[in-house]
Amino acid sequence: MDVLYENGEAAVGEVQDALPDAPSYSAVRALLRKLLDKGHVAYRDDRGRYVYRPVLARAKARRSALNRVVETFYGGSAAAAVVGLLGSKRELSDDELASIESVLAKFKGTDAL
Amino acid sequence: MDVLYENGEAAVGEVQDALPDAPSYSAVRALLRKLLDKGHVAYRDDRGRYVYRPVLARAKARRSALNRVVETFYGGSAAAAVVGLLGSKRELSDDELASIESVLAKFKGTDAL
DNA sequence: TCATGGGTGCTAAATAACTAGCACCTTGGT
DNA sequence: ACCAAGGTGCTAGTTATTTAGCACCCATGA
Repeated sequence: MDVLYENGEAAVGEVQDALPDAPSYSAVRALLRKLLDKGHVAYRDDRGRYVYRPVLARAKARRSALNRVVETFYGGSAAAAVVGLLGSKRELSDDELASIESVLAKFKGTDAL
Repeated sequence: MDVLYENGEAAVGEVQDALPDAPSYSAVRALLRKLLDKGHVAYRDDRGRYVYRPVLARAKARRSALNRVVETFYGGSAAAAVVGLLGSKRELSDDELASIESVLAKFKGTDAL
C-alpha cells in the first residue's frame, strides 16, 4: 500500500522492487490480487500489463497514517508531533518556514480572543 | 508493535483487545512469541503472567514511523507534513503554540544569517 | 484447604500465504 | 513474419500462520 501511495500507481514488478524485503514475484501478484478482491486497490490495463493504484483517496490515507503515528507516539497531541518532526530537522528553507508560520497564524488569531 | 509502543507494555490479552481486528488469543500468543524470538520484543514475568514491551527505544521507533509517513505521503518534506498536521487541527492551546514557535525559532536564526 | 479464573507450555489440525512453473497473449525489434 | 521478453491466468506443492484444546501452575477468595 505504501508503495502505491508513494508512487501513485505501480505494476507488480515495481511494487516488488520498492519493497524492502521483497517476497517472490508470485507472492506480490497474489497479494495485489487479494487487495483487489478486498477493494483496497484498482488497476488499469496498460497494454496487457496491470498497473495498480489505491482506491482510498491519498488525502484520506495520509490523514489516517498521520493520525495513527500521533496517537501511537505522541499521545494524540498533534502539537507534540510537530515539535518532534521539526526537532530532528537541521534546516528549513524560507518557503517552508513561511508555510508553517502561515498555518500557525490562524491559531494565533483564535487563541488571542 | 503499535500497541506496545502506545501502552509501553502489555500482556497478551491487552494486545488482543487493543487490536482493531483481533485474531484469536492463540494467534496473539504465537505472534508475541515470534517477535520475542526475533528480538523485537522482551517480556517480564508478572507473577506467571507475561508482560511484553518493545526492545527498540521508543524514540527510535517514533522517528522511524514519522519518517515513513513523511516519505510516503509528503515527498520527504517534514515541513509539508507539519502543514498537513496543523491544517486539520481546529484549535491549539497557548502552550502548544508556544512550544511549536520555540522549535521554529532556531530555524529563523539559521535562515536569517 | 480447596475450588476458580486466568495465565503458560505444548500439540495437532485447519487455514492462509508463498513459491515455482506451466500455457497463453501482447509488444517491440529484426 | 518471426522471435524474444515480459506480462497474465491458473495450478499444485511447500511453508507459515491461525486455531482450538489439552495439562499444568499460581494467585485469589470462600
